Amino acid sequence: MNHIRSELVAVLIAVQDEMPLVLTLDQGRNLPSGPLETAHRSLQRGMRLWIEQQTQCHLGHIEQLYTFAEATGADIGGRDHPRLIRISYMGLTRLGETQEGWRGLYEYFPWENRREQGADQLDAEIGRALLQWAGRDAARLWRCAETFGLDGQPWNDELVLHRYELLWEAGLLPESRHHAPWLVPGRCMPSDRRRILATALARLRAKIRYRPVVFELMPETFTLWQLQRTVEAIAGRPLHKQNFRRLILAQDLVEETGEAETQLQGRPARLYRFRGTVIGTRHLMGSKLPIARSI
Amino acid sequence: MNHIRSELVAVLIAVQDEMPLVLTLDQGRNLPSGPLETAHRSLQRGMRLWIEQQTQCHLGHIEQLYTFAEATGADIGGRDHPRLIRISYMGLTRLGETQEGWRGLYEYFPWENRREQGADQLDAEIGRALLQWAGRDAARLWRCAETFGLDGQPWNDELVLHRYELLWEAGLLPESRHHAPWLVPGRCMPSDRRRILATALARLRAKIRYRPVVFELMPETFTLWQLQRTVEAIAGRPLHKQNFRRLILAQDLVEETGEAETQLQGRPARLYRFRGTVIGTRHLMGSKLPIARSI
DNA sequence: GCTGGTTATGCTCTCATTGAGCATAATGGA
DNA sequence: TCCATTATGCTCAATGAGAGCATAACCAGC
Repeated sequence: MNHIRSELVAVLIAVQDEMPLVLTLDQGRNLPSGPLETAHRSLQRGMRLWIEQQTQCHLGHIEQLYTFAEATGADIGGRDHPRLIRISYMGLTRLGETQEGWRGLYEYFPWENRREQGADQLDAEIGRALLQWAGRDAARLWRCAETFGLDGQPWNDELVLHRYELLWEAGLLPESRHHAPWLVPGRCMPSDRRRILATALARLRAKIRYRPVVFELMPETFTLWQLQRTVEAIAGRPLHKQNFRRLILAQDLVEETGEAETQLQGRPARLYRFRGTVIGTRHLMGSKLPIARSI
Repeated sequence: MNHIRSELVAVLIAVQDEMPLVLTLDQGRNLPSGPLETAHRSLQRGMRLWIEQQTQCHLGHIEQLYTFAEATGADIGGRDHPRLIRISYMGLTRLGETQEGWRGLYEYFPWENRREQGADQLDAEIGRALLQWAGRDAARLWRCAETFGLDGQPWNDELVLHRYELLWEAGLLPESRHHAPWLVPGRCMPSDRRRILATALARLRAKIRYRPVVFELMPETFTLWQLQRTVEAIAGRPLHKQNFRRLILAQDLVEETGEAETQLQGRPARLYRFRGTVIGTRHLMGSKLPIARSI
């Protein structure tokens, strides 16, 4: 027989003040997790109920990420059994009243946030360290260039996990097996939890392009500019404003509420609402969100 | 404590004679599976070794699909524990010498193979049955149209799982909870294994578009036409020949071997080989494969 | 050797999408 | 009233994808 403990791990993501946030425990060192007890018909459903019970958040989109096994187990009957299976999920939500435990996602991946100026400098430092690690190995050099957009290559925001793994291999992370002389800044998590985080961000960035899941992160009504800022927060880079509007409006994803939001300066912006919740279906399969190639 | 049995399930896929094949057991009614015993550092690695040991296939690309829980367990301590966790993987391979157990994938999903003429008729029958199920429910009608390309909507080959689930819900499959008067033809599998198959095909069709995994299904050298036929086999529909060539050649995915293959008729075709195996990296991240919108 | 059938390969044309920027509209404050 | 600021509308060029014509290179038969 083969007895194994199993655990659900949740990566809950919200966006506030143009920054993606993740729900953490233990001073940002851990992710919400629990034993796989209340599994209902499906894991998905069990996960949703469990999370909504634990945190008071209502979960919009929910998605299984990956299943990891930890082989820390001692030999049992001559075979190395994994002792713990971790099934990770990503969930999107709006920030409730309890702001406790939410941390900026980019605290864990500073290099993934390319919206501000400071990004360039960190980028250069990482590039230097990577090239040193790669040495003359052509495959390594090529990989560095592709994942980090070094050699004139374009930056691909979806390669979050690739970048994390590359940094890990290069010994540039505190959790790396062997350390390089210089380490990339960024908040850590024990075990492979930062890897799970990276998986979640990669998946979210990929998903946001071809399924309208951003709206799960938005309030009921919003301006197109707010929508764009939310997408930018997740994509980690700026988008072209006029083209963003064009793409959104061309797809009938949203409809005007008829009202407008007047901010401190400038012309008031029209308010919109997501049509997917109005129509029966939240998926709207044909529709893609922007971030074509951005800047 | 929480003791659970766990199982690995493998969906092994190969392509032969322009048809995708899947490795099955038990007269095509089952998929290779086994307890999660020999897990090494990672599940992935354990899976690969286990599969390669069981079947004599060398696995190219391998990918985790999904983790299911079966909640058939009786109450233990007042809580409904899932008893079995199934972690499913998809692997790509070339057909070895042992052809035993390989079945045509489209025997399980006849409606997904849209390369021949007969597809139209089956399509019409399914369409009729679906519309009957949908009745006047707008959300249902919309969903049917989107997933099966009914109302002038384009056919989206990646929606394999959506279509399977829709057919299931509509009571058109033998494994459905309630049966409609007419059932869609197609080979069955007990439990949720046909669903796992559908997941694999959906994933493969999606992946083949933006990562050069087709080459894992190809022999060492091949003509562009053979390559196209393999892609078509997986995508389930025909592609435009000249455009396929253009796309492949434009991306430096392949290089000429210098030789040509002369078939029975016509001008001999040049032989190519995949560059990814020559260069260190098998991923070639920037590169997309065809099937843009096809015919 | 020449001819027609057949398949491979090269090239063009058009249309849709995307990246980028200019121009105008509508607000508040000086 | 004028100006700074933001929202919105529109144009233009570059690129990529769908479709089809034209040519090349082989075979079999005469």
